Amino acid sequence: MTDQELARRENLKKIRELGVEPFPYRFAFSHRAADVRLLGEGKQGDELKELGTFAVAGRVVAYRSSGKTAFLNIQDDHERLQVYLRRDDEVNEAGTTPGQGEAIWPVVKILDLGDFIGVRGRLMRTKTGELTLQAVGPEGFELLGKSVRPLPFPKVEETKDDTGKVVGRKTFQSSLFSDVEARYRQRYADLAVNPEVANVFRLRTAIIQEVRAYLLDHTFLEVETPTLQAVYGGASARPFVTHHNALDIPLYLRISNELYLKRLIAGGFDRVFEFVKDFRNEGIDRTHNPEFTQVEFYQAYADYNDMMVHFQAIWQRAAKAVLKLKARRSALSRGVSADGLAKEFAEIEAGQVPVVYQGRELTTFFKDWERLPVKTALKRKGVDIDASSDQDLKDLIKNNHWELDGVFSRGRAMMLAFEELCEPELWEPAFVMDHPLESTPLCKVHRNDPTLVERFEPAIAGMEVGNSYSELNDPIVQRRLLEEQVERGRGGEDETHPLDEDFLRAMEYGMPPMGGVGIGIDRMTMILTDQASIRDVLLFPLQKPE
RNA sequence: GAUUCGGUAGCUCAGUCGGUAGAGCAGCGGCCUUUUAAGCCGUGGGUCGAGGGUUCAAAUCCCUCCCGAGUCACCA
Repeated sequence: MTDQELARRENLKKIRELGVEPFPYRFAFSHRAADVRLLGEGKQGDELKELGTFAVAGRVVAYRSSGKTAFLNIQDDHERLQVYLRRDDEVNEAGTTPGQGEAIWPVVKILDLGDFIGVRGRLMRTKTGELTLQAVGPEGFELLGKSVRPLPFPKVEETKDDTGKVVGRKTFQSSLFSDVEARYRQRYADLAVNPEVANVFRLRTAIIQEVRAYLLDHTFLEVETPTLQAVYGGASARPFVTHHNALDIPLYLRISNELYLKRLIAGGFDRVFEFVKDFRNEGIDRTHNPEFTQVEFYQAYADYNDMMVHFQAIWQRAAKAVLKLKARRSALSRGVSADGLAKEFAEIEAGQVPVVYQGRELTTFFKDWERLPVKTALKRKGVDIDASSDQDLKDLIKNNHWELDGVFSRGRAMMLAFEELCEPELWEPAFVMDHPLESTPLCKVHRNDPTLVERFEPAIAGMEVGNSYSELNDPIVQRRLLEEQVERGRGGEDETHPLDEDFLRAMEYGMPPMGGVGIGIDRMTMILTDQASIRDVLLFPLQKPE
């Protein structure tokens, strides 16, 4: 144990010896720090007094003691408030304010950063004008939870000269805790000391709520389907395998919920959606985590064109919500008045405030997104798929030293060329659409081109952020395509991709035409909250065990 | 999987050519009844990611491994 942990345990012992319980059961707070600040805004002396008494609870994040008084900053739900404690009564023109007294004062003196406390009292302003909660009387201070391990509080900001030599350091309390590994492993500590990190996760929740609100507004029914599946499907990915003891069968964590939502459409619901955790047993990088969140929705009697409308509307709605929350949050520090904020909201609503990702603006975000057929994109790069022979395509690959894995097909060549020539340049929102037939077995053939399917994958800031089809509902064709996929699976070294007979049975009973969409919530959050890594939008990203 | 960078005090970091392991903040002991990077005086704290090697001597050089981040590859 470190000296600091020992010191804190010693403090814990002293507190008990003083007859004070360091881990009491509850504290009835009256306001959060944010509400206190709002109520106290612009008010002085007597006006503050008239607001009456406040009870606020939070964690001690700064402690400045000068003998028989102490100024603390406490933080609750990531807002901060200064509180003022004193041992003795304060007597001045305004009257007498009881202090906390000699009985409790020794506890105040040995508070540690990270302790949770409750403070009851009234508001005042210090001579520098900071709104402060002054504890009143012995009941004005309560220890609510002792911290016996120091939080990673301070950050040092260095000043360097021209040669890069450190010539000065500034230390701030409660600023960035920057060891990224520790931040991911100990997210609780990260959140406790980095309010900006906490805010990303508030925004993530806001995004999810906007998506849900949109779907509910459009009469989609929220449903739940199995995470544990005996037959996995709906995507091409390696699954996590587990085992059910009582039934003695293998079960798989879902890689997708697509086939279940389609069963529900067959069952007569005509619009369904589900937020799901999907699990894919693959690599981890800046845009991939083994478990990730998607929302999938299916709409009967619709096609992929209808789904593009939804997709764009959902993203734009969520983005506006995020921009408003960001504007509101920073309004005070930017000196923006209530009227000013209302004006900003109107601008956001009108799509005049840009979405910026990693320092680069998404200029067409609030316009209609480009619909970009793969063949069209390639034509712009001088590759005319329809006018090219198989040999032309093989030469194109060979001359560019690209690598096509698997056997040659026109579709594979087309996607390879797209990935090499077009994908790196994608930044503005675009519906990449009309992929080759062999790209997926779950999609309808394109109504105007038998070599393509009616699929789109939206790309924003160079990331794939979703997937959508005019869903295949012909059970005869579906069986053939799935069987072909099973055959291909057997060729590989990995586990076979089993045929979902039950899904085919549902389709054989009859399925309406439908459009389906999956939206990756994690990447959506990355873009809308301007985070570079998926780990920064997951509260607990997967890490190797310590 | 390949490759680059990183891992030194609770935190953020420095550590030259291989020669007794450092700073600021945090901590501890004092002083201080309006502080806010509080201040002043004093002071403790290290398995230098792990293991092995070279050397009189290793945080530093060499090898292996672990953990993390980035890039590339893989993942329709």
